[in-house]
Amino acid sequence: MVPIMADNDCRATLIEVATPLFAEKGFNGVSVREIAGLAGVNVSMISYYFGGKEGLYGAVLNEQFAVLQRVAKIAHTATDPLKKFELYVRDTVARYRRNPYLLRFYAGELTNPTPCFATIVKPAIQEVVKTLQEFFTDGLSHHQFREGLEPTDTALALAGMINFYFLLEPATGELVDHSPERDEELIRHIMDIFANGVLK
Amino acid sequence: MVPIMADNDCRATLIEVATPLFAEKGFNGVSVREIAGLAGVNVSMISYYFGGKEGLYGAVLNEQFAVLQRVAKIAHTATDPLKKFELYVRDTVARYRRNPYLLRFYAGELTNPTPCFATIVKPAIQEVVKTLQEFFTDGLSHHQFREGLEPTDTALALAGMINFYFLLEPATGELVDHSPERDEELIRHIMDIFANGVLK
DNA sequence: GGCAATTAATCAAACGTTTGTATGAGTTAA
DNA sequence: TTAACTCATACAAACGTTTGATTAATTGCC
Repeated sequence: MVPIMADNDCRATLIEVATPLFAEKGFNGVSVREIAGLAGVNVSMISYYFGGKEGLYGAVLNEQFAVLQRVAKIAHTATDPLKKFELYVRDTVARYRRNPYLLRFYAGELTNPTPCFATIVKPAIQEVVKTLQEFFTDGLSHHQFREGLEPTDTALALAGMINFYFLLEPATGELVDHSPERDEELIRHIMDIFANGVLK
Repeated sequence: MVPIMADNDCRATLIEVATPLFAEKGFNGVSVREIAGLAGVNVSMISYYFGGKEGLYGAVLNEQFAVLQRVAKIAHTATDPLKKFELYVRDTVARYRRNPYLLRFYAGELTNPTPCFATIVKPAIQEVVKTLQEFFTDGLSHHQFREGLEPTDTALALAGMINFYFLLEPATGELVDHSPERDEELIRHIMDIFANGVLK
């Protein structure tokens, strides 16, 4: 009854193989035969373990977006509001480095939503935006940030700077050095603009 | 030989109908029968006028990305570097308002590229980034911006703020007012952060 | 402890649909 | 009469899912 370790091999392999395929070609761009073939198992295993192609996609997305829950915990690891924003940027970079497919699902669901968007993606995004928004109101009450800025707009502005940078990588690969060695400089740069702006 | 005006009706209708379908479901999420059915013409018309489904998609994308060529012309309509950046943000907002599907193709091709990415999308994006980059080096030589900021990184940061705002609309619709009435405030807000930062 | 009964896991094969494209006939206007 | 246009229809291939058989492991009972 209790499955031994090897029993989960098929299920785990399917998720592992399906992740890069779904990320790079989208839900409709991959066939169940392509996934099963690359995983070295029979097509029927997808229906057996996940109830169908959509079920497998949902399992992949659940795994991918689970890491976003860590953003809310930043509030407990830092006190300085600006430092919290920097931790968010730093975590985001590290997240995309550790998981190269997350941003594809992120942007893919925003542009061509599947049923998973409402259940998985949208709640995860709203959580992050709300958290960043709280960072700013926190900084406002500490008189660290100047008045007149909308907390949500400001949160989206910072999130946009770092996320768009990675989203544009396929198009700007020759214009900008996207290697991890430059990450520290990128973080410092974005935080510098966010904190001080470009004017003298 | 020369087609009369009515002859283009079929071809034009196909592009018109296919645009929102491709934008919302992606290339693989739409069938030629769905397009032809909604256009009220026969399926074979797609192969007849565009050589196939991919040809129709390419025609749609060409039309969508043609508007991006206007960004380079900003340099001639303003002298102040910061004003050029503001014009870019303003034009971008107006572009997305006038054409609600552009951003979907934009992000869709970045995440799940088709053969059109290399020929249409990537060159268009690189043009915009290079133009913004020149705006910044221009401002640097005029001693308007402070030293130590990378032109390309700075260009991507501003582009990220405005583009990501619209990209996230499906997820943040309840958190932020995305109505056109607030556009002016949004532009002012983003330019304010970009120019001065959030610190006191 | 050993043997039948049961359950879970996996497979090859086939299912009915839908896919994109091609064909050939019919229509219209030059 | 010719050329451009549009149609209904057919086509082979690919799609996601289901089926029934086969194997291996687990359980219940003596």
